[in-house]
Amino acid sequence: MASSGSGPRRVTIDDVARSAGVSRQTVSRALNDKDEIGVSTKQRVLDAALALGYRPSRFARGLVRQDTISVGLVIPDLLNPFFTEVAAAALDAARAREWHVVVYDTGDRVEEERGTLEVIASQVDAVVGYLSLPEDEIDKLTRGLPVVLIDREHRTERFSSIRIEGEEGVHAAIRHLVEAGHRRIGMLDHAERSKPSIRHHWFDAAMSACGLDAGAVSRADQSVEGGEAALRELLAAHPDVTAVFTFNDIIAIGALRAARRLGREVPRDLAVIGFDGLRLGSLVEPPLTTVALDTRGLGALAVEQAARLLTRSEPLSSDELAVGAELRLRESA
Amino acid sequence: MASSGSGPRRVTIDDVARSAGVSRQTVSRALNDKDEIGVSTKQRVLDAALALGYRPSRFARGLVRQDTISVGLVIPDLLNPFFTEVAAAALDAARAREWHVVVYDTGDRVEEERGTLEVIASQVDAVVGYLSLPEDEIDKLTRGLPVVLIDREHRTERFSSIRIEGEEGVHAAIRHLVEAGHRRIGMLDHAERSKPSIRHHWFDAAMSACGLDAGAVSRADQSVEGGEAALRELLAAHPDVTAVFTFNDIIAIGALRAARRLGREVPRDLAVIGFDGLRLGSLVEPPLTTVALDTRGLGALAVEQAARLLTRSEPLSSDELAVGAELRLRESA
DNA sequence: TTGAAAGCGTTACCAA
DNA sequence: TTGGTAACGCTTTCAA
Repeated sequence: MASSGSGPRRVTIDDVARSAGVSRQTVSRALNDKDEIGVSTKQRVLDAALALGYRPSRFARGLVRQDTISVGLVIPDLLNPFFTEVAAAALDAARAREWHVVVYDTGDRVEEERGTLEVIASQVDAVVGYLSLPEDEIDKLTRGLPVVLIDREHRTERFSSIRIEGEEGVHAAIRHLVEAGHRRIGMLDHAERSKPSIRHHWFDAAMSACGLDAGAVSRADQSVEGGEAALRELLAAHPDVTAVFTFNDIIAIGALRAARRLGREVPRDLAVIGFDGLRLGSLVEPPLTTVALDTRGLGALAVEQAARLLTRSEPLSSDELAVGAELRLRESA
Repeated sequence: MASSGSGPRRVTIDDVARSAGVSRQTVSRALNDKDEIGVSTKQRVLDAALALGYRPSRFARGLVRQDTISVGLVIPDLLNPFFTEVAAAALDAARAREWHVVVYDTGDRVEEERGTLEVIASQVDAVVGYLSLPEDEIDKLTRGLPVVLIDREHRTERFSSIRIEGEEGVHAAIRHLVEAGHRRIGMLDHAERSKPSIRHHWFDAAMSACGLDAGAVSRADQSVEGGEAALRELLAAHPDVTAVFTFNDIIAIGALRAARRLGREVPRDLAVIGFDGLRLGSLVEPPLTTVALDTRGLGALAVEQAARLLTRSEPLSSDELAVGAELRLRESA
């Protein structure tokens, strides 16, 4: 049983102290730029540290300083511009509090989400984001951590969630279409979950509020290509449709592209209204009319609620945990 | 001088132990799902923990377990799609190693970058990303941490950097324009740094390699609006320009928009070639021809090099620390 | 199945 | 200006 041990042992402050011929505290002082230390001593310590390749343990440091907070931000796909915006907002809100944000991209895979949650508990003080696992499983994996869900209901006491209140905005969108003379309005819903989305319900409600029959619906993957395919499908089945409302802006952008390729000019031959209010929407041609969400609010609220949960101060009420949406008129409708 | 102390003291494992009438280790066992514990004891401990709102200290845990690595990813602006792509790639590469990534968005402000670097040293094991501070300052702030710079030269021994090799790609782009008959080719460079960018040099070199005089140049802010303004300026000063190469895709997209508003049809009246190869480029109209960078490689290489620096294994050589770029023909040129 | 003791690597607080 | 000692909160031996 020789002395080889398991891998190169970590270089600790004691190694540096020994090598520089001083005590630990002196090393600590040198490294943390404290005053109470001689210049030459300091230099000697710094040299020794460098020579040994010493790096302080952030855990030991954090343990004694107890002054940093990190939140884990879990998102399905950072490349999806919607999540990018939410993430950016969350980073902003966290920075304002001097919090650190550990970002996890699950790539929309449940196993990854599970893996992330498994490992997250020992790395952060709170979890915020888009989770798709069942609540009891989340509960088990995050035992003890505050959890703030975005755009998802929750029943478990421990969790909080940020609601999206889009009904108003969707109404406004449909009303706008109707006022422009549209009667046959379709929807491109998302395809991933089994049941129709809440946004679909809002659409239905808005349609009947405007005295229209339920509109035709196609289901689209959450991608530009998905939107493209879905619009083609919808128009094939219902050629008389003159306007579409989509589950989100990404799908709407796909629809825009499909329309162009089908020779339908937007908005003249087909009006398109998206949902989300992505910046991206203003770059495409024609710029996308959309039901714009307060994405910044989404990220900020989530972080704010995490903060309250963490400090045991009065958490935000259910009423406050919501962001609104309003119709943003551009050129596609 | 009462006993109020400073804020509510942290609930520790000892509090739980006391409350449940067991020892610390038993609490530890219950919380970590170990076997050596009675069912009823375990439940009692769990209940106590819940009641007290106990959350294990990740620092104490990390100190003992020493098994997690985090890198800090510093980027100027997550909402800039280019950085989003790099970030996503870095997250991917990190996940493959089971590393955690703490993301910092400096909002392109040096003070924020400084603030971030100040605080980062005690939070992560390595730093990766886009930094704009002078090397000596970075050196001071990150003392001891491995640092991998992206798209920036370095002189300091301690640092590594990932180089972008775009010369080939830019040559191909200009050659392509020349073959299409263009002779008056302009460039939209970025405006932020004082001296012309390397991409500008590549452009000049490519121009002269094709036997052309130096092209007209305008400087653009790193935004769609910036690109728009810059193209207007360029065309105002040099109306005979028939093609532009831009510092990046964002600026190119602005140019596309400006061209449309000026009534110049792309590519018929004006050819546009960007740089970066953003996904976004394929969504605009017309889809953007661009010198596409291997963004995934950028993020992945940075993380890979950080890993080598961290484990003291053979770091990647300068030759390996580069990503290439190739002309991606779409419709704008 | 449970508990006592010994670390993990650092900084804070005194005393020298 | 320096060093000794005591935390910080947890997990891992090893004994009971």
